[in-house]
Amino acid sequence: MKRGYAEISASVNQLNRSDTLSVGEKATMGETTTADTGQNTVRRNVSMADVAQHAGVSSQTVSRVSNGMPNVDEATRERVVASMRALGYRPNRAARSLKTGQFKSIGVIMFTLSTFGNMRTLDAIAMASAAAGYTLTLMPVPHPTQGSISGAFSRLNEQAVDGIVIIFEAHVLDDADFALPRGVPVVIIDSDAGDAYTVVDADQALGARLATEHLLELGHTNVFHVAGPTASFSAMRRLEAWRSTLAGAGITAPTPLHGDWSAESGYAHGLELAKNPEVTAIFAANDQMALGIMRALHQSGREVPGDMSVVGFDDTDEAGSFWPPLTTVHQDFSEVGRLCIEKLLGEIEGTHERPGTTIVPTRLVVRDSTGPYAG
Amino acid sequence: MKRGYAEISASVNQLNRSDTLSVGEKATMGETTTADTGQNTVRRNVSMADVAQHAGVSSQTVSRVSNGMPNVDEATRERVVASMRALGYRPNRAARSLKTGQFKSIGVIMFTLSTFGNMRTLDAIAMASAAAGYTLTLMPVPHPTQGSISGAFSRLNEQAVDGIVIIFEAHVLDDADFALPRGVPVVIIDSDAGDAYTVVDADQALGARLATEHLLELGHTNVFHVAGPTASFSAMRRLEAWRSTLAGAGITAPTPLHGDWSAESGYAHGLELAKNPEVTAIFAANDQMALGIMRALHQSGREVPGDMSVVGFDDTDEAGSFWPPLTTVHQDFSEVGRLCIEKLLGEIEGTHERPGTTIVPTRLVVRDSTGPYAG
DNA sequence: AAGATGCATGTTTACGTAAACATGGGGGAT
DNA sequence: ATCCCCCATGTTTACGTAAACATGCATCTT
Repeated sequence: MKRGYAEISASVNQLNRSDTLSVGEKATMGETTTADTGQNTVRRNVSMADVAQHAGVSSQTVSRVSNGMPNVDEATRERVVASMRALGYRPNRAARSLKTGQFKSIGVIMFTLSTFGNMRTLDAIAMASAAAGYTLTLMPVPHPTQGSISGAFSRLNEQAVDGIVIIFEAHVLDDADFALPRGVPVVIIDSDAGDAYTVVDADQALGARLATEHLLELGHTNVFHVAGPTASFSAMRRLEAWRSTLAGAGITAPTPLHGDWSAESGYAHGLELAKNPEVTAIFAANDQMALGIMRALHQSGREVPGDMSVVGFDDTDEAGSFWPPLTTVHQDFSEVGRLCIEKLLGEIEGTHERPGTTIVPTRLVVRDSTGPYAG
Repeated sequence: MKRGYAEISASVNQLNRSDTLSVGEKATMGETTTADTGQNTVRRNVSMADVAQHAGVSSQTVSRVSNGMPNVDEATRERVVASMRALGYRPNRAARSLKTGQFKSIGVIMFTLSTFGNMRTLDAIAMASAAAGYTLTLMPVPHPTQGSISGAFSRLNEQAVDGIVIIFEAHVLDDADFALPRGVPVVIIDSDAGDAYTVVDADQALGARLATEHLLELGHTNVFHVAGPTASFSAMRRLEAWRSTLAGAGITAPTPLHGDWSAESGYAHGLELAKNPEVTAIFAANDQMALGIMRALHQSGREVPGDMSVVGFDDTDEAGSFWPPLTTVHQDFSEVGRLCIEKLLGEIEGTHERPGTTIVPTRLVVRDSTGPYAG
């Protein structure tokens, strides 16, 4: 099917292999259609018409070869491919999109790349999109809290993507002064945006419950929580599940402390918690804060896990190498990203699926930062 | 200048604010140009011609308003904007690109997002691109070592981006069976691709020298090195600078150990190094491996920094929260990303700058994982 | 006051592609 | 042998935009 393309890319590769990058040589390689003047400063792009003339076929046949259509004679295809090769033909994506109305591109809106989960999810999204033949267009939004978000969203109001993935705390969607263009499929990660949207997310509540239960099963009489920012939906759901799990065990949850996801904020709260002898088990809302907490505990002379148990959330690559190796909740970001694209492509290409929420299970990974209550 | 755009996006926002996402309503809002049939399943896109007719002007005037051209009467502009608003006009990026020959998009080629440096750099690139009005198109490459890279590069042979940033070990460029299309500006990060390319990178050699000198100044008689994979240029340059720094001090460098950047590989090498009483100072080629090394040292009963000093590379967000807080080399990834786009835009839009290498300084951040030689 | 100049706006055209429709010839079914 | 259909290929057209050129009116220069 895609035979035509493979041939082309291979050919262009060969041509370029020994060259350094240069601008403007292309026009001298093949004949331009109209301009026979010696001025090679004209440098028109090689179009299908050029290839067609070179190969002695119609431009429509070139189009068929370019798109791997089956109804082209093998000899003709080879001749066209050879001409593409000789002229250095490269399809013009803009023209194709204009004609077809499809952009073969998925937009990703995110506030920051600088969190483990976002990055890992984006990676999965990129791979899944590429596999489906879609390009990924990044649409970063500088300042989540600012009201001036709409500026960054102006590009959304251009027709440039077939669908959009939103990776951030969705309640920003409510009060911010922007909205999505209509008619564009959207999938949201990390939110409980509700039934109006298609949502994919890891099972935050399950993870928080597993973490809390794990600590209770170890005999701890209470579990303290260092939560994420209140502005984060996932943070709030972890907090809620922690609270209800404790309630289910007949325990009144202590006042949660709110960090900002950073290890530094975990460290600050850790120093406070270390002072309190009643605290023997801490559930941190992410691994970074757990790391900061453990540093504070080390510094305060409280043994982990002998004197204090700590559980994180995310299962970053490094969590198993912390000291001690961190018990944490594993989130399958790759699966979230994959499903995300699957749902989005379903809306773009296929059946108008009903919006809804897809939950990916989380699981507890027990390592060495948790131990039995030694009270 | 951009006044037209701001108006438009604001307007579309208002229209959409209270709506849930829906497909196909747009056509019912305004009048379609040709189709007066009751079938609103036609759903043509609103074009400039539609807006022009609605506003009673020519489509060229609509174009001028859309592009913020100054030579439009204020009253006319307002009328056109009102029509855009009423019809829900969204510019068609493909048509614009086809006409102008510019895509206002920068392609980023990378093997994986899953390293701290790549992610941070990408973040900076995204912000810088957005600030310049360019979209970022991700072009992930699944398997760095495979020879079948060309398949993933087929999109590169489409005209779809104005320039390309490559974030990976550049020697893959040499032996892999692909090459970049000609005429497209390219900037490479993390490589010594040579004078033929425009290269931006952090000063790997300086960082490695600073790290090694720091350990020597603390009195250590030798510095062991856990390097990155030999396939990585940056790893090799750190290794080389480490070796030459030792040589400058009259010390024969011990055989370097090669990890794969992961904490696990650092742990494995750390266990070996811990056994050797001659080892009192270790320079790890990144923070993750340093973390793994420190875990191995803790486990082996060797005190850090009392008994063993460890230096990392990168200065990840968590390095300061390791136990003990890690002395490491800070790389300014944000600056690298920013410069990268600056150089690229220079080649795309402006003067044909000569290719060359731009180096961003690194600096040593001394924390608690290094101490005086206690031999 | 007459021509020159500037400015807002309109008209024509082409960018490169692929869908829709058209054509013509070869092979299979009857 | 006749008809029909399939298949490879060609022709026409339109996608939405902005550059280039054209027009007509008002203001400025001398």
